[in-house]
Amino acid sequence: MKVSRAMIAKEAGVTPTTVTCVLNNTRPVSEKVRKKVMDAIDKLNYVPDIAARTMQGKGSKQICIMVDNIKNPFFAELVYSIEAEGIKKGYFFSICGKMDMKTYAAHIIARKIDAVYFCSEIQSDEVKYVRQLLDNGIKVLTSLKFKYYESEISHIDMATGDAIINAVKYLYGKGHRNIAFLNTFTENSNLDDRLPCYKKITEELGINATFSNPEKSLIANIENGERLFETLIAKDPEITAIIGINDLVAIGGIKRAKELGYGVPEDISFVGIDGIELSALITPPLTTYKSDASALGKEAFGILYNMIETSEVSSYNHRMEMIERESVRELRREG
Amino acid sequence: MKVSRAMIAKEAGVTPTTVTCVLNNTRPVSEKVRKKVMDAIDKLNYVPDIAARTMQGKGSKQICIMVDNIKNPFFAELVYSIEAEGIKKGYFFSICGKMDMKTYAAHIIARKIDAVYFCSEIQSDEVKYVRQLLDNGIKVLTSLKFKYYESEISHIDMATGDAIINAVKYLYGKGHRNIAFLNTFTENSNLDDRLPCYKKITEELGINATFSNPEKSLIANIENGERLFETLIAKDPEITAIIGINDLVAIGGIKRAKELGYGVPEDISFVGIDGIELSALITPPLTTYKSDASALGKEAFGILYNMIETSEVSSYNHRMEMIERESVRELRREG
DNA sequence: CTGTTAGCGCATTCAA
DNA sequence: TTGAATGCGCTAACAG
Repeated sequence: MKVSRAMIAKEAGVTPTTVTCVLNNTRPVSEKVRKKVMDAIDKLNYVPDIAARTMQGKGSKQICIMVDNIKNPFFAELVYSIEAEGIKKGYFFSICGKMDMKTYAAHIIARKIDAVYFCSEIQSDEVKYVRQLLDNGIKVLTSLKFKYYESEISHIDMATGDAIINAVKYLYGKGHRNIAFLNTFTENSNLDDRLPCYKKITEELGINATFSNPEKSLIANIENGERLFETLIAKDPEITAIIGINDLVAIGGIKRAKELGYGVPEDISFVGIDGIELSALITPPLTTYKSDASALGKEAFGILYNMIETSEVSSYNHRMEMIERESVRELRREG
Repeated sequence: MKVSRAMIAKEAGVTPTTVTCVLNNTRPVSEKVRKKVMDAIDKLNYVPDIAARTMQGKGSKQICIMVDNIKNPFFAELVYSIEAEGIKKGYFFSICGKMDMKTYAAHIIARKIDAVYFCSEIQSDEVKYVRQLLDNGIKVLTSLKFKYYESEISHIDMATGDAIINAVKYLYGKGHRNIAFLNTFTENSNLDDRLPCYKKITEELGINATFSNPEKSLIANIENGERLFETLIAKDPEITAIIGINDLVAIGGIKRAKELGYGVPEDISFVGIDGIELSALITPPLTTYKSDASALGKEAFGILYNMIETSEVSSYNHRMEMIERESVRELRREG
């Protein structure tokens, strides 16, 4: 049933070692022998066993992507892009969702996963599991704010904080002075730089900082955008513009705003972050700061690959590009 | 660095065999010894090596999900749901995208993946790789039309064909007689039952069958929906209603229709399939046949788990539920 | 250029 | 109730 290297050797009339060598190019092999081996492999449909190879400490050729919320199209595209890039180089990808890190860490270590890419935030009580991964020789790449073990971890700066700053400035330039932030993290969560950047820029501009402040950090999806909007607008009815922590949240906000009878952008302007396809399709089309998920995926795999092959830690600054659409109204200011 | 079973044994003052036995409950162990072993495991952060276990023919505890297009939120949610369900039972999930099946089959066999779930269609020239998986003892579950090796493969019937039939009937009931189908498969692709069902029901009702007929099968996404709509409406300007092969395609059609100056649903009505969140958010909200991706995921994992544990093949009929929104107009018919 | 051997970490005989 | 020995499929060090 299962065809192993020994059978290939027998079929080709050589020894198992020779088979290994032609497969891994680990030493010169005569053309004649190589051909015999290749023919045998073809004939028997032989596929080398990675589990056995992994046991030799050769790595598993497998990378794990941690994504809280693959339902967010931004992450879906990111995952898609990484996989497309990595499979070409012989890597296989696993995904992890929203279970506890302890479970995932055990799985990852048990499988000798070569590298882990954290697309989602890492909670402070999960830091120890990152340590555990590192201790097991597993490479780590983070995208979001993570201030530990920096010399051992690669990092992609998503520039979401900059996007917030630019969004506030942009809205300010359009005459808005009551610019709120639809935030999904707890105020002192420290896991994301968007809220701190929001606070900083509003202070600089000398305008009010109004932001949603959930009791515990929430998934940044449409549904939570709806709920948070409702709380936020109740807290401060004077708001004229809202920045969503991502497009999904902004879209949820718009949806609920319209349901509650607000005009968008007549009464309230909205800005998002990510630039997912959906942002162009809603009414009104959302002004947003677009992140090229596909390019990001390529870059991410490149870094992961490099870490695995050379153990080199690196960092990369990803850029966001503004897409101006119709969800923001220019405010005339009197005086 | 790497902590193995032997170290646990030493730490606990027992033999490796004993460690194995407490871990796998494979024979009685005294409470005292069990505790000592557990303490050692805890202390050293020991995680059993799955690669080694896999080599004993115990399976890899890993399942692979084949999805053409994880960017489709329906599949994203499906994957999310399967993973959430499976991780609880100790399974780990890999995803495969749009590379060639040959590559994926090799990866899957090499890793002794326990089971594969095909969410996407299987091309006829890929059938041989399914055979290869089966020959390697890998369990297979399909969702879409696949008429080979039926006794060895589990199947979830997604009832997409029924949805098409119901959609046509529904539109017919609303007075439409020029009901087109925005199709992404080639006409004789044989990979999907939606086009055949569409043809059948239009014939039964005695109305025209108009459908897009791409030269090669396309990903059913928004972009292709836009393009296909344009071709379709050029071919038959009399169309009053359009069914998308899924929501994304319908949404693409709506987008382009509006851009071209058609009123939706005033001039053209639209119906989708899948019931993704986005379908409720566009203007006008899309009438669609919703498939509960989350429930489907649970069911899918259940079947996969059962196949792995007991080798039992099974089949399941998934249901779709209509959600009536605002993308369909009732046509008054004269005479 | 090719063959022989040992060992990766574990499960599973068999023996005590 | 516990321990010792063998082998899974492969790589690598060592011979020829």
